[in-house]
Amino acid sequence: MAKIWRNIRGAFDILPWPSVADGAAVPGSSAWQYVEDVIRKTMARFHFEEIRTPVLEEEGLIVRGIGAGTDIVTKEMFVVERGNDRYVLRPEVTAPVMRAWLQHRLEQRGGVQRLYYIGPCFRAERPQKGRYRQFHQFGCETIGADDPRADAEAIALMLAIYDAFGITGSRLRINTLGLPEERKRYTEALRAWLTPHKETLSESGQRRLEKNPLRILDTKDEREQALLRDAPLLIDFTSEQTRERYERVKECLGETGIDFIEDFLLVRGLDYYMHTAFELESPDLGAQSALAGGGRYDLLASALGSDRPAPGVGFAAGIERLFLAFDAQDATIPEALPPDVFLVALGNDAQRWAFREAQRLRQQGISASFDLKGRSMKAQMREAHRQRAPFTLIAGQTELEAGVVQLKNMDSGEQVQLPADKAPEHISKCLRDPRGSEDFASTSSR
RNA sequence: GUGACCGUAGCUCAGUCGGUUAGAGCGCCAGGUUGUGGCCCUGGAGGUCGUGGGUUCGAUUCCCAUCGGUCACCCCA
Repeated sequence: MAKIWRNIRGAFDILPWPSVADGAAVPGSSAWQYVEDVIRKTMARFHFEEIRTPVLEEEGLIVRGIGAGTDIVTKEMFVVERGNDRYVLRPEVTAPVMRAWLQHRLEQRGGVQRLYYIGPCFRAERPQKGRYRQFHQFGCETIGADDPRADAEAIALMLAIYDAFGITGSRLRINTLGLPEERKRYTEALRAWLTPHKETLSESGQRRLEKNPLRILDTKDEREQALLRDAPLLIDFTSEQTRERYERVKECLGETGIDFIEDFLLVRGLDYYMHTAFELESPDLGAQSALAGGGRYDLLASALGSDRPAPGVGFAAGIERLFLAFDAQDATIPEALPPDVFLVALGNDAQRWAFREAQRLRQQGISASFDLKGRSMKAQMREAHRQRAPFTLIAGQTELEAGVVQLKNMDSGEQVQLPADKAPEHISKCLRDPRGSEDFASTSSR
């Protein structure tokens, strides 16, 4: 049997219609367009501007940006080698956006850059529900301001987008990660506190105790969660200034009616985060419960070797998980648009007419479709119906010789004969007034 | 990377306690209408039963391996 090529593991095709890719539901391309459209419009309402960066970046940028010790860098990157160069498929977009900001000296544009992105990212994890190897993220990055209002704005923007989709029931959790030195002191204190309880920790908990004790905080293990109830808190290791800054963020949220849950156990997996951290999670996504997450990353620029200060804050969100949230709520996504008119042709001459007429209609802004297989009239009508075309324009030898066409309203079934050159304007009129078009009132055939 | 479960038509799934040409519904194609869709009727195409090996007279069915998938761990969007 001939080999059937298939997409690689953890990736999927987005087809023109909703499909099932290896068991998982994949919305059709029109649903993706709708989602992207709502995201773009909401971003625009906040006056964030789109930035598009390459999918391929130098490996070093990602390693230094998100941290050499992170899981992403140590085991989840897709590496592309070419000669002596090593590139990676971007696992996230904050580091690339910061790279662009530094490269193009965007601070020279004046003011603060409010940017957003939307596009694919890549991580070589084992796929599961809500987690793919090629997945799609959108997010915002405000670079050049360390004002706490920027933190609150990023959160507000994130929520506005889920609002626009009508997704409810998700929880916003926030925390402060403090400054690196504060976090470091806390990490040691936590390790010291946890060590006597080492036996209570799970296997992976014990490993984290050595490597990264902070990660124990967001454990799913109930025994560990119970243990942590009495553990020291990061907030108690932060300075007055850090706490004041954190309070300001909370005030901004509170003053605009944004509900949040303060969660001192919330931590982030990427090295560049500091101060504000937040996460939006939905109860009905399965194990991958995070819809979106983000925080402040003032030190990212220096981690990339820049001596220019570039305070930044932003969020990243997963589109696949957004769809999961849709499903859980039975939210409806608009269907793909049908053509305005489907041309039905009988005979060779009419087939040539169909092509010419379609072009003429399209030039006038009317979307037109027609059969390319020379099929029977019945088949063409069926195709028009399947495409949900509101009108069909029908012509055969008889019509061509008489210089007329038949325009049929597919909803009512009524059909009128028109002079061939009048078809576009009639169709336009009917499209504007789909209901009681007088063109169909008097003469109807069949 | 670890574990559990699962692979039969495009989709959803039956079925064979191992035995002649592997089924249904939906979808697709065609005909019933000599130039008219939806409903209905009739017919058709489409499967080496994920792949390879083993046991057997005989395997889609049993065994092993492998590939693919799902979910969970892990991690995170």
